[in-house]
Amino acid sequence: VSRRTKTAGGDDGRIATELENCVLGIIAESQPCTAYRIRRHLEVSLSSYWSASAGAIYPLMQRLEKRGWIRVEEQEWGSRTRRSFSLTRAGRHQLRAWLSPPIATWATAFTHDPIRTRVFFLGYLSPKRRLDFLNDAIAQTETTLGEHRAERKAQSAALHEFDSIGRDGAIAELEARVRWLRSVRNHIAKVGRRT
Amino acid sequence: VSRRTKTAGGDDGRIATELENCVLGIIAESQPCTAYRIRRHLEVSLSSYWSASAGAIYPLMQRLEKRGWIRVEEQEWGSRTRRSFSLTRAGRHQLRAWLSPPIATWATAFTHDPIRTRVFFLGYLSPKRRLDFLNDAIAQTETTLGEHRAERKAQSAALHEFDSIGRDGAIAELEARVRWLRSVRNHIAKVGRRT
DNA sequence: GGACACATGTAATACGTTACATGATTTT
DNA sequence: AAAATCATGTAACGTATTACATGTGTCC
Repeated sequence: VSRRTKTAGGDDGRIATELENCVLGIIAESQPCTAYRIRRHLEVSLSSYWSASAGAIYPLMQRLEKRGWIRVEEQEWGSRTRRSFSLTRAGRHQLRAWLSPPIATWATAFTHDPIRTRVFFLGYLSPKRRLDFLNDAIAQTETTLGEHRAERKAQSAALHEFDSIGRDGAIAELEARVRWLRSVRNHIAKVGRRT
Repeated sequence: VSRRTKTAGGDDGRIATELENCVLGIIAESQPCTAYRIRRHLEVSLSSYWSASAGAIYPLMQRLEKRGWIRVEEQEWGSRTRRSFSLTRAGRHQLRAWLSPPIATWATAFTHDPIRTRVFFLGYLSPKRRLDFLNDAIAQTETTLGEHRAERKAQSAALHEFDSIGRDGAIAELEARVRWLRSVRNHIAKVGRRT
């Protein structure tokens, strides 16, 4: 499965990674903004998949600029330069392409869940250890769910509409995971004594 | 978020990637087996996240061997060598550590869903394009769900118990995604006229 | 004056991807 | 005899990760 979108590209036929497209989206929401702001945005977000380290973001901004998707406004800032980024027309086009049908098949075809990956190999463990795993997975997922729900209360749904919609999606998927894990626990508690 | 498990390690304090642990699991299920078999296993699996290219697997097997987690049995095979791998005691230990509480927090804290990532930026699109996106996402996810359900019918649940349990998890999460996307579509159809 | 948030970057590294290259065995 | 499957690998590449290094502005 390719981690890159095949759909669109820059002037040179370039394609973009998920993180690159995601950053374009973040810029679109709050331009002009600094690389630091983008890092914070990703860091704070509970449902972000990336660590958004400096080593990822600063080179990424340079790539986006080279492809003509963002424009830089430089301000003197002591001995340093503060750089604020905005989308160009080409950048808006790329972002729209990323969000436009047909959505890349690989993107719709899966959700990646590290717990699910592990469950595939539970047959290797003893019944007792299987239960230990499931109990821990359920408990930890519920902790995460608690955090998401607290955030939902704290944050106005009206203001950041699609932020809260996205967060609801994360909650829905985590809830589905818990229900599924519970049913697995139920199942192996019944049949477990055999193995 | 680190992509590596912090929990355990080899003799030299090494830690393993998700793919490495996953491969240990695959070997445990069907040892002895060749690197090629492992690639096929990952390739065929609908809920696998990795492409399992030769360039990923062959170096990975060498790493696992160097860490003492797998043992190789070599057979002459014309001008080439056929290599079959089995877990060592240390490999079994590593696999068990991966599957044992406490599960790494980062692993329980998220599910990664490329569609959800995109939904966060739907505010950037016009209401019409939002609907286009949602309709395509719903339709494509349902196609994927159809494939998973067909596989469920075709494959005996009794034989590969945790394979089918894992697949049910993928189905549960994709179903949750569809329900969520439908409610989003519903929501923006009502309120959409404003923006 | 110190802590903390704001801000910018580099260096070393490792991993997985795509693409390429080839040989052996079995099936049609 | 050809095609498909089984099998093994390398090369070039890009990207994200961890860790390091430093400077600015504000609040207490």
